[in-house]
Amino acid sequence: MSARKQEEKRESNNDFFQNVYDVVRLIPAGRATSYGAIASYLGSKRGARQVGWAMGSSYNVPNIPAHRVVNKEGVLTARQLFETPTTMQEKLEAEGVEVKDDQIQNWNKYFWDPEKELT
DNA sequence: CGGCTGACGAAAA
DNA sequence: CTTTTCGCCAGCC
Repeated sequence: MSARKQEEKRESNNDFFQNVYDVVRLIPAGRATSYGAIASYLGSKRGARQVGWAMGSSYNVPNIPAHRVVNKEGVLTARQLFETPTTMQEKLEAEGVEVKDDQIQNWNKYFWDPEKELT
């Protein structure tokens, strides 16, 4: 493997994580986005898994409103990873997001797309 | 070093 | 409609 390619990969990796955290921090209260939207915004359309994985590592990164990131259906798939299985929902509801049965109601209305909102 | 896994998602069958 | 497959890629065994 060439040094150049390796460097590209290193940059990409570093950047990806930093960008994920950065974008997540930009999500306004009362709104939420999806892993896929973030991945797409970062250029890895099929890298939604890595976004989720990156978020999973965000427990040691401050100021990460992880509760505002759900899957593309508005389902709180990550609630198990919070302090309690209801923490995620409670935080969202506290911000004015309607959540029922682990799913955000009016998802289309609360959905925050970085590609559109950040221009 | 090789294989498996996973806060996902879109396309194919 | 449901199920399967593949892409993504860092970390763990």
